[in-house]
Amino acid sequence: MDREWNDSQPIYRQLRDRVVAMILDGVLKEGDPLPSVRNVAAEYRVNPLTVLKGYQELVDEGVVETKRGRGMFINAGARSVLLKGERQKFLAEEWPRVQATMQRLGLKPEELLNGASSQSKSKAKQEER
Amino acid sequence: MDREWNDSQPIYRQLRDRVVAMILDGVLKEGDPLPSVRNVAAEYRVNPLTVLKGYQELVDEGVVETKRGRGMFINAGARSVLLKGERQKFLAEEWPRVQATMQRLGLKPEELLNGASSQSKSKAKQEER
DNA sequence: CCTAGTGTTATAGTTAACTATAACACTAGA
DNA sequence: TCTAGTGTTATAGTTAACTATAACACTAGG
Repeated sequence: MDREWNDSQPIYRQLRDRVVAMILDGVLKEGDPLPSVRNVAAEYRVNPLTVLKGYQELVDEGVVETKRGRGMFINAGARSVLLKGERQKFLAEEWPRVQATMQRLGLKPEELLNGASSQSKSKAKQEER
Repeated sequence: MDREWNDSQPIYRQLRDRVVAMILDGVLKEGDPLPSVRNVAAEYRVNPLTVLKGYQELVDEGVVETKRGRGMFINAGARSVLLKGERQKFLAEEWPRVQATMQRLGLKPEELLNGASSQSKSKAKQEER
């Protein structure tokens, strides 16, 4: 039922990002357990080791903590830490590349801000430099 | 002298994208030869096979043509084909993800449009949902 | 104690990306 | 003809990502 995987990024990182997104969106709150390794592995038809690898990144970042025999739980303060870190990463690594691409393609950000398919038929003009 | 490689994408694809960018930016014009496989390999300290693989993608896309013993040359019409294709790819695959990320992080596009480090100290406020 | 649920480790195999080294086939120019 | 430049192919090895299968160690609840 999901859009499955993106070939431009390893699965374990996409899993990590998915959890981060859930925390930022408030779907998972501090103190909550993560969906279990085995459950996720089964649901997405992926190897448990792959899920674990993604989860371990969050442990290494200090966002999540392991409780032996019980599960993995979201640490206090996780959300604000993530918000800060992800913002910094986005601004430093992703946005400059995206902005350069948009300029190169002659896409104006203002036209992309409407949520829907803004493929506006307004002006399908040729573009020259 | 370059920012080297990005670990989130295979080198051969980054090479392909680099050539595409040069074509879109007009640095390489239709009819021009691509920098030779061996030169690029030497300059970026990369295996010639890796460069070839990137170049081959462009051949498969019909953007570039091989002339035996002479080099690889940019086809007529390459730029407009690329402009159309890359725009479509960007709008379908990259922008939705980027937009979702920005919303999640509470980043407003308007604030990101100034080219410089818009790390504006204006409001370093806490954000709540 | 037993069971079912956690995370974790071990073993081993596949595939894609990348590497080093070398050789082949072709073309233009001295 | 020779040389230096093209793209291309062959052989072989390394690493990271992912897989299957199984077992280990711990915890909560019946």
